[in-house]
Amino acid sequence: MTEGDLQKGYEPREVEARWYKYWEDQGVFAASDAEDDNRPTYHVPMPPPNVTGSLHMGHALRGTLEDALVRYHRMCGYNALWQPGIDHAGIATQTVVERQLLRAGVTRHELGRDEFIKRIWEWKAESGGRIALQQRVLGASADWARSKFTMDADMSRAVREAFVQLYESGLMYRATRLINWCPECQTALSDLEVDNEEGANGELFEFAYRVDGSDEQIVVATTRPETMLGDTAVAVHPDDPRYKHLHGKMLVHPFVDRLVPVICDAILVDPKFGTGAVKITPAHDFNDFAVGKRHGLAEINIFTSAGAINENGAQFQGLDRKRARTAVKHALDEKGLARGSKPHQLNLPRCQRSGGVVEPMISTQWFLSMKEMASAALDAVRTGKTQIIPAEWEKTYDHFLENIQDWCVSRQLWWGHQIPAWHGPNGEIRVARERPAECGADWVQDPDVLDTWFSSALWPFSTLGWPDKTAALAKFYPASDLETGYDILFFWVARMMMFGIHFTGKPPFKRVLLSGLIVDETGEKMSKVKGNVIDPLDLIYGASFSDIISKTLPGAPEAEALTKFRKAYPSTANMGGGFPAFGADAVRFTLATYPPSNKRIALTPKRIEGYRHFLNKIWNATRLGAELLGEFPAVPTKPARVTSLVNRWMLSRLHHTIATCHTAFDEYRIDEASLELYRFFWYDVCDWYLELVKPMLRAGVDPAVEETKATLAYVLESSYRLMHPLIPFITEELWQRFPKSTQAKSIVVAEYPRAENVPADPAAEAEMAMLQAIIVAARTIRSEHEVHPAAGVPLTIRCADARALEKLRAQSAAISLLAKTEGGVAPTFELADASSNKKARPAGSTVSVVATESGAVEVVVGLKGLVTAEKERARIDRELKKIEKDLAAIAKKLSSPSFVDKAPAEVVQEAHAQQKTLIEAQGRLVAAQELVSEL
RNA sequence: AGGCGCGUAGCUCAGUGGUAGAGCACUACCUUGACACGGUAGGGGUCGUUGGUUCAAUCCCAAUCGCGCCUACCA
Repeated sequence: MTEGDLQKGYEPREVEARWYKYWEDQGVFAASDAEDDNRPTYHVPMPPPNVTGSLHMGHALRGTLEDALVRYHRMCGYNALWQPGIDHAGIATQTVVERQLLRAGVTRHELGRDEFIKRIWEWKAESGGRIALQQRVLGASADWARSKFTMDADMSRAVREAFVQLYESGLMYRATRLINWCPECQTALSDLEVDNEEGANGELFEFAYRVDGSDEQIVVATTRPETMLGDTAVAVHPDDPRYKHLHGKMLVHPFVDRLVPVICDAILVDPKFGTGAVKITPAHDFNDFAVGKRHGLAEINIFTSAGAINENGAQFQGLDRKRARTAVKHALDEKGLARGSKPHQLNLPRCQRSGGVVEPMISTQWFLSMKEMASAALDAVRTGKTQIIPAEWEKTYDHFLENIQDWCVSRQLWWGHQIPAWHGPNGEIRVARERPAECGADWVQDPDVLDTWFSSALWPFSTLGWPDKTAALAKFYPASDLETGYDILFFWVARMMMFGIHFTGKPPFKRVLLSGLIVDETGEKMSKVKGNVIDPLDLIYGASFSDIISKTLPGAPEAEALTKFRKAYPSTANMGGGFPAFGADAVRFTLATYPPSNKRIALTPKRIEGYRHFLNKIWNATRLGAELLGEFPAVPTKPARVTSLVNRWMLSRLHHTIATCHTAFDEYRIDEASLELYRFFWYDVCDWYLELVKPMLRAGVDPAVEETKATLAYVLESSYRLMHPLIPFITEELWQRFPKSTQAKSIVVAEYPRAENVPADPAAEAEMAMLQAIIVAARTIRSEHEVHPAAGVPLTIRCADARALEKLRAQSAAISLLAKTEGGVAPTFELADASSNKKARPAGSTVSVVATESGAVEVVVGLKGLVTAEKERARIDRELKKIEKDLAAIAKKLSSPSFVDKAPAEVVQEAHAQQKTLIEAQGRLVAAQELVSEL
């Protein structure tokens, strides 16, 4: 599986293809129900994607974060369960199959309910749930053997059980109310399934009603003229002087044989808006419905379920909504009642699924009483039994539950959980788990199905076997974390909270982790219309822009689609013909670097490329590591005793990185873990550690070779395990090739590094910081004078602190190596004193002064022939200016008596210490400046 | 209308009551036996605006401007 040498460059396609099957074959993702398994449990329910869906960036983000959490906990020794599944997605699925049938010229009604459902199951077997395979491409470590489909027999049983329990406790009831109706889907919708399109352009149309028995008129304004067919009153404000004389008068409906009263309603009517008179259509407007209830008005439904005018609409019967509007306006005009119109912006309620305009309709539906359950769900968060992270979402959660309306749960669909209620011949209703024996042949089951979110709300426990008391339920409920997008906080999270508490007595999770929504690089929502959708698989496998475009804007001219796409993703400008295969790991790592507080995550392909380079870096560091370790046989356990500065420093860095990762994962700051690992591996490990030990290990004569090999092996192997939750494929590949610290068959089940196993070494860190500062200073001088990287330079280090100087002298090999001294000879070390400030530097040399914890250190670089007096004067001036600026700031602080008196002692002391070092550095620079002329 | 949030380097974003950080982009030099998917060094920000609290504010408070999202909605 991992034979042969590592090739020069990292090729994700080649590496990633191999590991997923191995993991599944080895069963490393399986959680255990066994009673004798005493490990603590960690359970994350996966938000079940729609059976119609395919992987999009949102799934990729969810999948990355959840997988990282699950893999982290699994490696930390938890019995980790990531519960996967698929949602049956009522309307969406029904629509997909219906459309397919329509292409064959058949409607579902011609087919009949049973046959139609059979066809859906056939469709599902063939092409449904493909997303579960795509999630595997991403590396999702779910326990697939436990996967559930919300229409499975056991899931359906849980749904029926829940419904019956809710009915028996009086929370589930049937009522006739004004509800949201989608004429396109021909079903009721819950409030949450209605999206408001803001600022739609419409018009405010005015027309007159004649007052019965008089030639007076009253003018009303409306954005929906056709609904006047259902008007049963005109309301005015009781105090409005314009209409006082009309109170109680009747108006003549121009098309229907009906008199309509003028009523007074101070709640609804704003006398300043429009004409101050409002037509009232109780059967088709939520406000009007309330007015109707207050005044006992008739509710006249004027629409068919498909949104056409029904028999109550006089001569307009049969016209659909849009035509009816034109026709009514025209007819009013003919009668001389139209009073013109003006443009008006309004909000259009649209069906989330079909996009059709939602019609308020009076209808008999099943409702679920929410108040009690909502209050329990609120308490769970208030008392901290469930924690919402980031906490700013708590307010949104509270606001929703405090203002929640009863949930309309019935849907006039065929695909879904049919409501377990039976209607008798005389209007009786029986609710039961199975068809009751006493219900004869003349009883029919309620034809409606439940809102898809009803079964989703049971997800955290129905998947574990509820209502049975299973071992899985006992072990894994409540779940540990739920991770999802904030956009379904209401739809799903709040409802799971309510159902979880109601049915099990316990909130379903300890933490709810919310993440943002992925948008394009310019911050626009991804949508087909905008042509800015990116398929995560195209990022993983690579794709040409013309392929990408053919998916984003099918049918559009390629040039136009490409322009749109480029505009949405400016960073792709220099990416040639398309995305290279970034690989799942690079996509994951990129997504992991966005903090959860980001509501919108602007996907920047260039950023993925950057992290793809990081993976290449890890790959090549491993190649180097393998070379340096040679036939190194030891298993990388922590080196027993480490004496050299670089090794002590390296282990201390590792200690801090491990600690940071644990904190970050525990606090759901995966972004912080990612960035720390990036920083650690690239800078600490590659730029410094590997560069420092490379020549020594190649030479192989230094007495520290053995401990360095041990440290190197240990650090690399630990790094793979540290990074594995984020980038599982490459780390498995490299780890399998490396000497291992464990017998584990996969890094998936290897132990996550623990900080207490590696010592922190503050002294080594401080010493190394000084060393690094000196090396950087020397390199800066080289660079400023354009010394060729291969050329060596003579180097002198001067410092007034004898102990510091000795420490530096001990690192002379490191300084020679990284600052590149002439012929690799050791730098000259000089103890500085007052007189040495004036001591002449070698001709043609330049100096930099580094402020360290041990005072100012002079770094003198010999640059024969490269340095001129002017140039040197200028650079010393630059350094001086910087120091003077810093000194001025400190002096200002220290000269303020209130600072010295009131600031904490340590802050004042630190300022003094800084001042001292800076003054020393300043003195050296001034002296150096005076010597410039001698160059 | 109400709620929430955001405005920090050219771009995408971190961050902290004590003299500003990352990635990418940019500039210069360099193909050195892990890596040019690379190395070394560098330039770049009065942290939206105005007040206040504080010894000290980018960070806390208030106001203001701009932007985004959510909930509700005037016919």
